[in-house]
Amino acid sequence: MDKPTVFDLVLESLPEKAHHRRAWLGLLRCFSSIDRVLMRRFSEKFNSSLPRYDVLTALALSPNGMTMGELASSLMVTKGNITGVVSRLKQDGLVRKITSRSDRRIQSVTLSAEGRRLWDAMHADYDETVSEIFSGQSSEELDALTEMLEITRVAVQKKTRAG
Amino acid sequence: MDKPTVFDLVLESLPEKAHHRRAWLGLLRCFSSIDRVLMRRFSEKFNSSLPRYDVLTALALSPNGMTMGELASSLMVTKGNITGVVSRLKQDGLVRKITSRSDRRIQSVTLSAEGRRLWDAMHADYDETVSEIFSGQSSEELDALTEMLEITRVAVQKKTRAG
DNA sequence: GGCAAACACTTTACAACTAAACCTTTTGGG
DNA sequence: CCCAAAAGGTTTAGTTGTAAAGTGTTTGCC
Repeated sequence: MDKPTVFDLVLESLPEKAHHRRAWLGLLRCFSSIDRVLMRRFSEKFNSSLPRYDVLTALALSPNGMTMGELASSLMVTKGNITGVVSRLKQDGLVRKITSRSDRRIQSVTLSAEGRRLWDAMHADYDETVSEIFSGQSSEELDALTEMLEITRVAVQKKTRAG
Repeated sequence: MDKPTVFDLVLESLPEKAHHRRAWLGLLRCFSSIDRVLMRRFSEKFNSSLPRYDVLTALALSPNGMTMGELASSLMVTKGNITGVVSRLKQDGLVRKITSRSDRRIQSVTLSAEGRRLWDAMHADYDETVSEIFSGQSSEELDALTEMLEITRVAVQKKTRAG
């Protein structure tokens, strides 16, 4: 009994043969729904956010720490963005940020003990939520979905490079 | 020869049986890539953005205009957000915003002629870009992808309502 | 008729994002 | 050795998003 969204209306207005458009709309809607669920959950349970979790994840997987530039390129965001997120994480005591001795331009960012604890909890919750969401589909179906998405992603990458 | 992203690292660290996690990661990466491409394109070609396009689309599909609240729920964002986007669109002469006579709380937002022209151009470009991105896959493959995404989205909807 | 509640919207405060300009430090040719 | 260019980060200005509080209007009930 929900009111139709713009996406419903667009879907209806699409010609029969617009398969690509329907696929993209499906991708957009599916992603947004899940993203919203994860966002709310992190906000309520941990008073935190997905971008913060992403940074913590990057650091958790890099025990030697990462520079600001590595964080930015690794998370596919701008360096300016990382400056902000990391400084807030630092204020909350979740990460450490140390200027390198050998090259004073470089900042080395590492996870604090508290940051590690928070990440562990978030990670478990994240995995559980995602697992629940996809619980209706079989492993084979999920693998097929993953493969198609990957094919599409690689196609985008190639087009972007070419353009 | 790209440097690995955090998403690549997460993918590697995932146990064999984490099919759901791989599916979500695929969804996330695929969506982000396409979103980025569309964003850049709109920014360069039209000096505009996807959220603006979304609002124009909603209005283009509703010839009688929409209220601020309808725009918000239709685009699944907050009313506060719509206030901002619409006011910028109005400043650029792309939409009109008129207080209803019968109920002075209500704002009726409609597309201007210029807004319509811009939307037509953006819409064509959008469709072309999406079409290019998915050009490597057959209609059948795309329909299968769309169906799986829809199944997942509905599953999310149900979980959210239940929780 | 009056007034509390509901409604439509705006404002505020803030996180997260981008692009582009700007610092500071290091490096590499001459 | 020196200085221009490159490299690593930060700052600035602006959009997009949220949540929550605030402002008017209208409605519905006594």
